[in-house]
Amino acid sequence: MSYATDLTETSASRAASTDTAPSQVHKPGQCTRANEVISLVGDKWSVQIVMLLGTGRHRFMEIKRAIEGISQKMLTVTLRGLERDGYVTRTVYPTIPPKVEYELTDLGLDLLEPLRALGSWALANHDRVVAARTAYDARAKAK
Amino acid sequence: MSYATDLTETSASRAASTDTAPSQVHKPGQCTRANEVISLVGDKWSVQIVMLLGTGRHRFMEIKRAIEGISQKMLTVTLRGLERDGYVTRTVYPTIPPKVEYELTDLGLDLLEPLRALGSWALANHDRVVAARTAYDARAKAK
DNA sequence: CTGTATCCCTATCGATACTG
DNA sequence: CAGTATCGATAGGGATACAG
Repeated sequence: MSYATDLTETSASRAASTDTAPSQVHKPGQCTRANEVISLVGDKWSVQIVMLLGTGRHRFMEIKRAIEGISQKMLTVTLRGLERDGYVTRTVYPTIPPKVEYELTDLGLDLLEPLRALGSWALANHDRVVAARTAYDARAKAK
Repeated sequence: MSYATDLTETSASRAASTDTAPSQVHKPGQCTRANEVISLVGDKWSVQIVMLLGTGRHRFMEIKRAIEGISQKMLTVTLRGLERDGYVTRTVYPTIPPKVEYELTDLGLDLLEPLRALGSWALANHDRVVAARTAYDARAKAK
Protein backbone atom coordinates (compact mmCIF):
# COMPACT_ATOMS: atom_id res chain seq x y z
CA MET A 1 0.00 0.00 0.00
CA SER A 2 1.73 3.10 -1.19
CA TYR A 3 1.00 6.39 0.43
CA ALA A 4 0.19 9.49 -1.54
CA THR A 5 -0.25 12.36 0.84
CA ASP A 6 -0.03 15.08 -1.74
CA LEU A 7 -2.16 14.57 -4.78
CA THR A 8 -3.71 17.86 -5.68
CA GLU A 9 -2.55 17.71 -9.26
CA THR A 10 -5.11 15.17 -10.33
CA SER A 11 -6.24 16.37 -13.72
CA ALA A 12 -3.21 18.53 -14.22
CA SER A 13 -1.47 16.67 -16.99
CA ARG A 14 -3.90 16.51 -19.84
CA ALA A 15 -3.03 17.78 -23.29
CA ALA A 16 -1.38 15.10 -25.41
CA SER A 17 -4.14 14.41 -27.90
CA THR A 18 -3.82 10.68 -27.64
CA ASP A 19 -0.58 8.84 -27.32
CA THR A 20 3.05 9.94 -27.00
CA ALA A 21 2.55 10.76 -23.31
CA PRO A 22 3.28 7.77 -21.11
CA SER A 23 4.51 10.15 -18.47
CA GLN A 24 1.14 10.10 -16.82
CA VAL A 25 1.62 7.16 -14.54
CA HIS A 26 -1.10 5.05 -13.02
CA LYS A 27 -0.70 5.03 -9.27
CA PRO A 28 -2.35 2.03 -7.64
CA GLY A 29 -2.44 3.68 -4.25
CA GLN A 30 -4.53 6.53 -5.52
CA CYS A 31 -6.92 4.23 -7.28
CA THR A 32 -7.46 2.19 -4.17
CA ARG A 33 -8.27 5.26 -2.15
CA ALA A 34 -10.38 6.79 -4.86
CA ASN A 35 -12.30 3.60 -5.39
CA GLU A 36 -13.19 3.49 -1.75
CA VAL A 37 -15.30 6.55 -2.42
CA ILE A 38 -16.30 5.89 -6.00
CA SER A 39 -17.61 2.45 -5.16
CA LEU A 40 -20.50 4.28 -3.61
CA VAL A 41 -21.32 5.59 -7.03
CA GLY A 42 -21.26 2.06 -8.24
CA ASP A 43 -24.14 1.34 -5.99
CA LYS A 44 -27.36 1.13 -7.93
CA TRP A 45 -29.33 3.42 -5.63
CA SER A 46 -26.87 5.73 -3.88
CA VAL A 47 -26.49 8.15 -6.75
CA GLN A 48 -30.20 8.49 -7.29
CA ILE A 49 -30.81 9.10 -3.62
CA VAL A 50 -28.08 11.69 -3.33
CA MET A 51 -29.40 13.43 -6.41
CA LEU A 52 -32.90 13.42 -5.00
CA LEU A 53 -31.74 14.77 -1.65
CA GLY A 54 -30.00 17.46 -3.63
CA THR A 55 -33.44 18.96 -4.01
CA GLY A 56 -33.82 19.28 -0.25
CA ARG A 57 -34.86 17.48 2.89
CA HIS A 58 -37.07 14.40 2.44
CA ARG A 59 -38.89 11.81 4.50
CA PHE A 60 -38.34 8.08 4.21
CA MET A 61 -41.53 7.34 2.32
CA GLU A 62 -41.09 10.34 0.07
CA ILE A 63 -37.78 8.97 -1.07
CA LYS A 64 -39.20 5.51 -1.52
CA ARG A 65 -41.97 6.81 -3.72
CA ALA A 66 -39.64 9.04 -5.71
CA ILE A 67 -36.98 6.49 -6.51
CA GLU A 68 -39.29 3.99 -8.13
CA GLY A 69 -38.26 0.38 -8.02
CA ILE A 70 -36.31 0.51 -4.78
CA SER A 71 -37.36 -1.88 -2.05
CA GLN A 72 -37.79 -0.77 1.51
CA LYS A 73 -34.84 -2.86 2.54
CA MET A 74 -32.51 -1.37 -0.02
CA LEU A 75 -33.62 2.15 0.82
CA THR A 76 -32.85 1.59 4.49
CA VAL A 77 -29.54 -0.06 3.77
CA THR A 78 -28.47 2.58 1.28
CA LEU A 79 -29.46 5.46 3.54
CA ARG A 80 -27.53 3.90 6.41
CA GLY A 81 -24.50 3.65 4.20
CA LEU A 82 -24.80 7.24 3.08
CA GLU A 83 -25.22 8.32 6.68
CA ARG A 84 -22.21 6.32 7.77
CA ASP A 85 -20.06 7.85 5.08
CA GLY A 86 -21.14 11.29 6.16
CA TYR A 87 -23.18 12.24 3.11
CA VAL A 88 -26.57 12.54 4.76
CA THR A 89 -27.98 13.29 8.18
CA ARG A 90 -30.84 11.37 9.70
CA THR A 91 -33.24 13.25 11.91
CA VAL A 92 -35.82 11.36 13.92
CA TYR A 93 -38.92 13.08 15.22
CA PRO A 94 -40.23 10.95 18.12
CA THR A 95 -43.85 11.39 17.18
CA ILE A 96 -46.57 8.86 16.52
CA PRO A 97 -46.40 7.81 13.85
CA PRO A 98 -42.64 8.32 13.63
CA LYS A 99 -41.17 10.76 11.16
CA VAL A 100 -37.64 10.58 9.87
CA GLU A 101 -36.06 13.11 7.57
CA TYR A 102 -32.91 12.78 5.52
CA GLU A 103 -30.82 15.66 4.32
CA LEU A 104 -27.48 16.09 2.64
CA THR A 105 -24.55 17.19 4.77
CA ASP A 106 -21.96 19.63 3.51
CA LEU A 107 -20.00 16.66 2.27
CA GLY A 108 -23.04 15.38 0.44
CA LEU A 109 -23.67 18.75 -1.12
CA ASP A 110 -20.06 18.79 -2.20
CA LEU A 111 -20.42 15.42 -3.82
CA LEU A 112 -23.43 16.66 -5.69
CA GLU A 113 -21.32 18.71 -8.03
CA PRO A 114 -19.22 15.99 -9.71
CA LEU A 115 -22.26 13.75 -9.56
CA ARG A 116 -24.36 16.24 -11.46
CA ALA A 117 -21.60 16.62 -13.99
CA LEU A 118 -21.65 12.91 -14.55
CA GLY A 119 -25.42 12.83 -14.69
CA SER A 120 -25.53 15.61 -17.23
CA TRP A 121 -22.95 13.84 -19.31
CA ALA A 122 -24.91 10.62 -19.11
CA LEU A 123 -28.09 12.26 -20.29
CA ALA A 124 -26.36 14.21 -23.00
CA ASN A 125 -24.54 11.18 -24.38
CA HIS A 126 -27.12 8.52 -23.78
CA ASP A 127 -27.99 8.34 -27.44
CA ARG A 128 -24.39 7.92 -28.52
CA VAL A 129 -24.03 4.97 -26.21
CA VAL A 130 -27.23 3.36 -27.39
CA ALA A 131 -26.17 3.87 -30.99
CA ALA A 132 -22.81 2.29 -30.29
CA ARG A 133 -24.47 -0.69 -28.68
CA THR A 134 -26.83 -1.19 -31.58
CA ALA A 135 -23.99 -0.99 -34.06
CA TYR A 136 -21.88 -3.41 -32.05
CA ASP A 137 -24.68 -5.93 -31.74
CA ALA A 138 -25.43 -5.66 -35.45
CA ARG A 139 -21.78 -6.32 -36.24
CA ALA A 140 -21.71 -9.28 -33.87
CA LYS A 141 -24.82 -10.83 -35.32
CA ALA A 142 -23.68 -10.34 -38.91
CA LYS A 143 -20.50 -12.25 -38.27
CA MET B 1 -41.95 2.63 -18.86
CA SER B 2 -42.38 6.29 -19.57
CA TYR B 3 -40.97 7.80 -22.66
CA ALA B 4 -38.99 11.02 -22.68
CA THR B 5 -38.15 11.88 -26.22
CA ASP B 6 -37.05 15.43 -25.60
CA LEU B 7 -34.59 16.10 -22.82
CA THR B 8 -31.98 18.39 -24.15
CA GLU B 9 -32.26 20.74 -21.17
CA THR B 10 -30.17 18.50 -18.99
CA SER B 11 -28.34 20.74 -16.62
CA ALA B 12 -30.57 23.70 -17.27
CA SER B 13 -32.13 23.99 -13.85
CA ARG B 14 -29.19 24.46 -11.54
CA ALA B 15 -28.71 27.50 -9.39
CA ALA B 16 -30.52 27.24 -6.04
CA SER B 17 -27.60 27.14 -3.62
CA THR B 18 -29.09 24.57 -1.30
CA ASP B 19 -32.67 24.40 -0.19
CA THR B 20 -35.70 26.61 -0.73
CA ALA B 21 -36.02 25.29 -4.26
CA PRO B 22 -38.33 22.30 -4.45
CA SER B 23 -39.09 23.36 -7.99
CA GLN B 24 -36.35 21.08 -9.17
CA VAL B 25 -38.40 18.00 -9.83
CA HIS B 26 -37.11 14.47 -9.98
CA LYS B 27 -37.97 13.02 -13.37
CA PRO B 28 -37.92 9.22 -13.36
CA GLY B 29 -37.49 9.03 -17.11
CA GLN B 30 -34.26 10.96 -17.01
CA CYS B 31 -32.91 8.88 -14.17
CA THR B 32 -33.60 5.67 -16.01
CA ARG B 33 -31.75 6.89 -19.06
CA ALA B 34 -28.94 8.40 -17.05
CA ASN B 35 -28.55 5.25 -15.01
CA GLU B 36 -28.13 3.25 -18.17
CA VAL B 37 -24.86 5.10 -18.62
CA ILE B 38 -23.91 5.64 -15.01
CA SER B 39 -24.30 1.97 -14.20
CA LEU B 40 -21.07 1.52 -16.07
CA VAL B 41 -19.44 3.68 -13.47
CA GLY B 42 -20.91 1.40 -10.88
CA ASP B 43 -18.84 -1.35 -12.30
CA LYS B 44 -15.81 -2.02 -10.17
CA TRP B 45 -13.35 -2.10 -13.04
CA SER B 46 -14.73 0.07 -15.83
CA VAL B 47 -13.76 3.35 -14.27
CA GLN B 48 -10.23 2.25 -13.56
CA ILE B 49 -9.78 0.96 -17.07
CA VAL B 50 -11.13 4.08 -18.69
CA MET B 51 -8.88 6.20 -16.50
CA LEU B 52 -5.89 4.08 -17.42
CA LEU B 53 -6.68 4.26 -21.11
CA GLY B 54 -6.89 7.99 -20.63
CA THR B 55 -3.10 7.84 -20.58
CA GLY B 56 -3.01 6.37 -24.07
CA ARG B 57 -3.18 3.14 -26.05
CA HIS B 58 -2.47 -0.06 -24.15
CA ARG B 59 -2.18 -3.78 -24.75
CA PHE B 60 -4.24 -6.40 -22.99
CA MET B 61 -1.56 -7.60 -20.64
CA GLU B 62 -0.39 -4.07 -19.92
CA ILE B 63 -3.84 -3.25 -18.64
CA LYS B 64 -4.02 -6.44 -16.64
CA ARG B 65 -0.75 -5.67 -14.93
CA ALA B 66 -1.67 -2.06 -14.29
CA ILE B 67 -5.07 -2.59 -12.76
CA GLU B 68 -3.93 -4.91 -9.98
CA GLY B 69 -6.44 -7.41 -8.72
CA ILE B 70 -8.45 -7.81 -11.88
CA SER B 71 -8.79 -11.32 -13.26
CA GLN B 72 -8.30 -12.10 -16.91
CA LYS B 73 -11.93 -12.93 -17.28
CA MET B 74 -13.12 -9.67 -15.79
CA LEU B 75 -10.72 -7.68 -17.91
CA THR B 76 -12.02 -9.32 -21.06
CA VAL B 77 -15.64 -8.88 -20.06
CA THR B 78 -15.17 -5.29 -19.02
CA LEU B 79 -13.27 -4.36 -22.15
CA ARG B 80 -15.98 -5.97 -24.28
CA GLY B 81 -18.58 -3.93 -22.48
CA LEU B 82 -16.64 -0.73 -22.95
CA GLU B 83 -16.16 -1.55 -26.60
CA ARG B 84 -19.83 -2.30 -27.06
CA ASP B 85 -20.82 0.97 -25.48
CA GLY B 86 -18.46 2.81 -27.77
CA TYR B 87 -15.93 3.96 -25.20
CA VAL B 88 -12.93 2.03 -26.49
CA THR B 89 -11.69 0.60 -29.74
CA ARG B 90 -10.11 -2.80 -30.05
CA THR B 91 -7.36 -3.25 -32.58
CA VAL B 92 -6.06 -6.72 -33.36
CA TYR B 93 -2.66 -7.24 -34.95
CA PRO B 94 -2.71 -10.71 -36.54
CA THR B 95 0.82 -11.51 -35.49
CA ILE B 96 2.23 -14.41 -33.57
CA PRO B 97 1.92 -14.08 -30.71
CA PRO B 98 -1.21 -11.97 -31.10
CA LYS B 99 -1.23 -8.35 -30.06
CA VAL B 100 -4.35 -6.42 -29.19
CA GLU B 101 -4.45 -2.78 -28.33
CA TYR B 102 -7.20 -0.83 -26.66
CA GLU B 103 -7.72 2.87 -26.97
CA LEU B 104 -10.35 5.37 -25.96
CA THR B 105 -12.71 6.63 -28.62
CA ASP B 106 -13.84 10.24 -28.75
CA LEU B 107 -16.76 9.21 -26.60
CA GLY B 108 -14.41 7.62 -24.12
CA LEU B 109 -12.24 10.69 -24.05
CA ASP B 110 -15.35 12.75 -23.44
CA LEU B 111 -16.32 10.57 -20.55
CA LEU B 112 -12.91 11.04 -19.07
CA GLU B 113 -13.70 14.58 -18.03
CA PRO B 114 -16.59 14.00 -15.61
CA LEU B 115 -14.84 10.84 -14.50
CA ARG B 116 -11.70 12.71 -13.61
CA ALA B 117 -13.77 15.27 -11.76
CA LEU B 118 -15.25 12.49 -9.70
CA GLY B 119 -11.88 10.88 -9.17
CA SER B 120 -10.36 14.13 -8.01
CA TRP B 121 -13.23 14.65 -5.64
CA ALA B 122 -12.87 11.15 -4.30
CA LEU B 123 -9.18 11.58 -3.62
CA ALA B 124 -9.62 15.01 -2.13
CA ASN B 125 -12.42 13.95 0.19
CA HIS B 126 -11.28 10.44 1.01
CA ASP B 127 -10.25 11.46 4.48
CA ARG B 128 -13.53 13.14 5.28
CA VAL B 129 -15.38 9.96 4.39
CA VAL B 130 -13.08 7.78 6.45
CA ALA B 131 -13.45 10.15 9.37
CA ALA B 132 -17.22 10.04 9.05
CA ARG B 133 -17.18 6.28 9.03
CA THR B 134 -14.99 6.06 12.09
CA ALA B 135 -17.19 8.49 13.95
CA TYR B 136 -20.34 6.62 12.94
CA ASP B 137 -18.94 3.27 14.00
CA ALA B 138 -17.79 4.70 17.30
CA ARG B 139 -21.25 6.10 17.92
CA ALA B 140 -22.83 2.77 16.99
CA LYS B 141 -20.57 0.79 19.29
CA ALA B 142 -21.01 3.17 22.20
CA LYS B 143 -24.76 2.75 22.14
C1' DC C 1 -44.54 5.50 9.29
C1' DT C 2 -40.09 3.59 9.82
C1' DG C 3 -37.65 0.21 10.47
C1' DT C 4 -35.62 -4.92 11.46
C1' DA C 5 -35.18 -9.85 10.41
C1' DT C 6 -35.61 -13.90 7.56
C1' DC C 7 -35.55 -16.52 3.43
C1' DC C 8 -34.09 -17.31 -1.06
C1' DC C 9 -32.81 -16.55 -5.69
C1' DT C 10 -29.85 -14.61 -9.03
C1' DA C 11 -26.04 -12.18 -11.09
C1' DT C 12 -21.35 -11.52 -10.37
C1' DC C 13 -16.90 -12.68 -10.07
C1' DG C 14 -12.61 -15.43 -9.15
C1' DA C 15 -9.99 -19.63 -10.10
C1' DT C 16 -8.79 -22.93 -13.20
C1' DA C 17 -8.10 -25.20 -17.42
C1' DC C 18 -7.89 -25.15 -22.24
C1' DT C 19 -7.50 -23.04 -27.45
C1' DG C 20 -5.59 -20.25 -31.42
C1' DC D 1 -0.26 -13.14 -25.73
C1' DA D 2 -5.16 -12.98 -25.95
C1' DG D 3 -9.25 -15.13 -25.27
C1' DT D 4 -13.01 -18.72 -24.25
C1' DA D 5 -15.34 -22.03 -21.26
C1' DT D 6 -16.73 -24.11 -17.08
C1' DC D 7 -17.52 -24.38 -12.26
C1' DG D 8 -18.23 -22.98 -7.81
C1' DA D 9 -18.49 -19.49 -3.91
C1' DT D 10 -20.77 -15.42 -2.28
C1' DA D 11 -22.87 -11.21 -1.93
C1' DG D 12 -26.54 -8.17 -3.72
C1' DG D 13 -30.98 -7.49 -3.53
C1' DG D 14 -36.20 -8.66 -3.70
C1' DA D 15 -40.29 -10.51 -1.14
C1' DT D 16 -42.20 -11.24 2.64
C1' DA D 17 -43.45 -10.94 7.69
C1' DC D 18 -43.10 -8.69 11.90
C1' DA D 19 -42.08 -4.79 15.63
C1' DG D 20 -41.74 -0.02 17.81
